[in-house]
Amino acid sequence: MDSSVMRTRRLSKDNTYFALKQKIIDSELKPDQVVHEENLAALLGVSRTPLREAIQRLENEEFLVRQPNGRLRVASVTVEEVKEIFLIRSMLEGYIAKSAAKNATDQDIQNLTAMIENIKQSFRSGKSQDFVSYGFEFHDYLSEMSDLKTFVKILNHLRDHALRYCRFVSLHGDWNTQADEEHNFILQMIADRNEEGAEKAMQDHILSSLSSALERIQGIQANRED
Amino acid sequence: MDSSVMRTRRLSKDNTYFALKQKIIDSELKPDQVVHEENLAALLGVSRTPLREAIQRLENEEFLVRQPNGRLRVASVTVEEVKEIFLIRSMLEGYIAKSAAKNATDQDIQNLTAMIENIKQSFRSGKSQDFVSYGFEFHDYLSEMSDLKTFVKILNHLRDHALRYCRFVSLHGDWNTQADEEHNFILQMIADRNEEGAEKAMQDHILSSLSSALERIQGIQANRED
DNA sequence: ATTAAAATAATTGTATACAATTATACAATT
DNA sequence: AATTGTATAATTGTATACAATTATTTTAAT
Repeated sequence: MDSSVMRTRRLSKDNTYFALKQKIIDSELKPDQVVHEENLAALLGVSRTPLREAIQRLENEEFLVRQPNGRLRVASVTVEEVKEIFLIRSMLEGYIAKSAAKNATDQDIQNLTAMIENIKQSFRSGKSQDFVSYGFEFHDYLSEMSDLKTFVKILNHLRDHALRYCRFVSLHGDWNTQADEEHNFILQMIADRNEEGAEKAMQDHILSSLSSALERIQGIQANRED
Repeated sequence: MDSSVMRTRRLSKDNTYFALKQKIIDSELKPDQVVHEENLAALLGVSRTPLREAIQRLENEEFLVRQPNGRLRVASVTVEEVKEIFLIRSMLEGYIAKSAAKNATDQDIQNLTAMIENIKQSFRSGKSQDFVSYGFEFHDYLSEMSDLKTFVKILNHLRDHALRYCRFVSLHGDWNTQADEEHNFILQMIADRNEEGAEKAMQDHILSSLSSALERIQGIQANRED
């Protein structure tokens, strides 16, 4: 097994896409920053060909925008956009919760209960990263229960955009305890197979997180020029 | 001005994307059909590089899907997907109509009235293509009034997918006259600045077009195997 | 004849070279 | 000194060559 022979083939096409998107989400590439293909290629360790394919996708998703002169720039973040994103999420995830309530098996309720317990634990132990991913787990599980594939695709896309803002709020204690209560309430509605209740509870949950996000963003946004 | 010198530069990057998407929407490339890069490149008259960038975007939008072995195939069309698409559209366009009712100026009402008159005329004169594009105009105008940019982006994307099905229903007379009445009703609600009424009217309008679409698709879908 | 292995062909993935465009710096003219 | 024109550099757009993978055919052995 001569490992030095079979190196190439690093699947860079998709990896480049995810790596680049992550750098934008994490603000490693800052909003409105102008970027150049050659620099990015060097940064990511690939040639321009797979990089450009990744760029195409990110342009399409509006993480990157092309200026009139063809130069590339990281998309802006605006309060208007985050409002719309959370509003759409409230509608779609609300309907997902409603469908989940309709489809829920007893096993589902058990699993969801365990998840919420995990969220509580990671919050108490202060592991905020776990907290965030457990929160995703809860929402993702409901998505699977709903079996609404197109809803989920759009939501995943919106979540990636929302994540650009979430770094501002995810570590905010008050919001976390509130989210915990809200998750509990959603689960209760689903356990009761109360479809309308679950829908409303999820909508309120998302809109409540929007309010928290806006509070935090308000100050930051004030410091920026156009 | 030696025109034979400055030919190249055909902006093929974006053109290829739109041309390829259109061929999928128009079923020139049929659902589930396996396609090869080289054939597509020849078909569209470009090299593989810009073609592959177009493919990336269409993969991301799930007009094209990649099989486990790396081969490319046109995405399937399923009844489940069309149901979800129209349901999401009803939610988003409903909210757009609500916002439009809130923002409407008297000039807007005038313009919308004129549009509906155009739709009626093109329907009476049997120009179905005009009918479809006028219908888009009406919805697009409401979108602009709402000023909800993220909503609109997602809706445009969904519309492209919906268009793959719409060919089945757009020429259906009954549905058209019904849509006409519904457009009128939506406009009336907006003219009255009745936000909730406009939202509900638009939701009903979209879901009504879903019902028509499903009726027409049902038979076709029955003839297909898996 | 059937199956398995190997060779060949077809297809996708990546890198690089070159063409076309846009930006920048510098000189010339007013 | 300011402005315009020109040359140079930087950047994006496209094509092609080659590498790696997957599919297909051929060949050989049982």
